Amino acid sequence: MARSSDGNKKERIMDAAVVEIAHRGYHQTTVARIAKRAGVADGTIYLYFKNKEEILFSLFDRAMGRFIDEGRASLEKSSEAPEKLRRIIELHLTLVGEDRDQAIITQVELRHSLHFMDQLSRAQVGEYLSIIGQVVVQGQQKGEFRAELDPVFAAKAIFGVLDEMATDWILSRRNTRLESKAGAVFDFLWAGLKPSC
Amino acid sequence: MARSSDGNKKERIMDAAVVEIAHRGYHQTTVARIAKRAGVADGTIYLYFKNKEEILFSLFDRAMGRFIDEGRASLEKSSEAPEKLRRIIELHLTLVGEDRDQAIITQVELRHSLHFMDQLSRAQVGEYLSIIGQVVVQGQQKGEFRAELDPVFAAKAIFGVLDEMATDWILSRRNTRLESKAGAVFDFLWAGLKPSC
DNA sequence: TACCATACTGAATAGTCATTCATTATCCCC
DNA sequence: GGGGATAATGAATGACTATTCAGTATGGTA
Repeated sequence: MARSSDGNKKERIMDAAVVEIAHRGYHQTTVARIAKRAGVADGTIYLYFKNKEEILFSLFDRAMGRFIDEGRASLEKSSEAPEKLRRIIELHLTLVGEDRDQAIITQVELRHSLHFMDQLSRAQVGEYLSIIGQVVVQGQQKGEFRAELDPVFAAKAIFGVLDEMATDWILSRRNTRLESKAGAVFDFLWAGLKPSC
Repeated sequence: MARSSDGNKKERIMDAAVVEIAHRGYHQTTVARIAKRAGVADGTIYLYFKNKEEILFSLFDRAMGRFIDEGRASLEKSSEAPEKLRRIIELHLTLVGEDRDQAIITQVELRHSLHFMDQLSRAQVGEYLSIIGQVVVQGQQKGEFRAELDPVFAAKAIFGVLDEMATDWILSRRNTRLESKAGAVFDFLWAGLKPSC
């Protein structure tokens, strides 16, 4: 079976890891279990990943890459800052909400340790925050958002609200769609951002 | 040494656990290490805690108890909802900010697994959110806050911003005081809550 | 067909640690 | 000052599992 079905084997392992880790948690998940679900031998995992932790990092990279890429792409389509804000909110909630297992990885399992979060936040989370921050800056320049607001602070506040909605959605077992919160989130944040009158 | 110094032995173990877990993370921290720092034998831990996980739960209880008790107490002092909101914000950031090790436990280590978070959120986090929610409801009744806002949603949004500030403070190594963000947080949230004009 | 390079396998290893419990120490009361 | 109760000790146990690697399979090539 070698050499032919290679292309997707790493992906298959990652997909299996998402399911297993989402269900049992990272530390209760054995490498053997991931291998079994992926349909490969235990040792095969180590042909694609240096160790167990690297699997988790890869899951993060794959997920965060989508947030950043699609975030950037979506912002190009609109020009008004409030509209961009709305798009960011919708995209964030849609991406988190479309796969519950992946969301558990992102919202819970990836936040295991300070050491781990540190690496995450320095890299791509920081980049994502800066995308949000740029929207705020642009809005301020055009007078659409309050000028006295620190854009770095605002980006964190926006992210905080989105993140809390995502975590809350995972913990509530009800069958709601996460995107359905987008309107309320936008209204709330927009009220906090627009120039007071 | 038996029977006499009992009173504080459990506390000593918990304090040791906070330091060890904050520094190395829950899973890298061995029970033996906690025992050593607390100045007790490994086995002694099990006279006070059923198992390792229960130590973590106790740390949560102790911390969350303060948030709820002091939160309630602080709210009794003021009557205007905006003022109550300001107090909640200040209290939250002050409590998190006064002990960095404990903050790491609360913001990072206690969120280890879905199973774990589930238990936490159903119990005391839910209670804390409802305290915030009550402030919102009161503000709406008096016309100080926008009436059309869902108070449950608003409570989560407020918590989300506070939580993000706390996590961000831990990850940034700079020597800032977390409470110094209280003003900015209040301004932002208040803008989002007050009736539009 | 024979050979090589590469991919894959899974049983064995090696290390780790939570937890137990037989033993020892301490305290209190009569 | 001794006996019973309670607390504390820490070495030993047992279970678990990430990782390795010697062996096997596969696919392409000449």
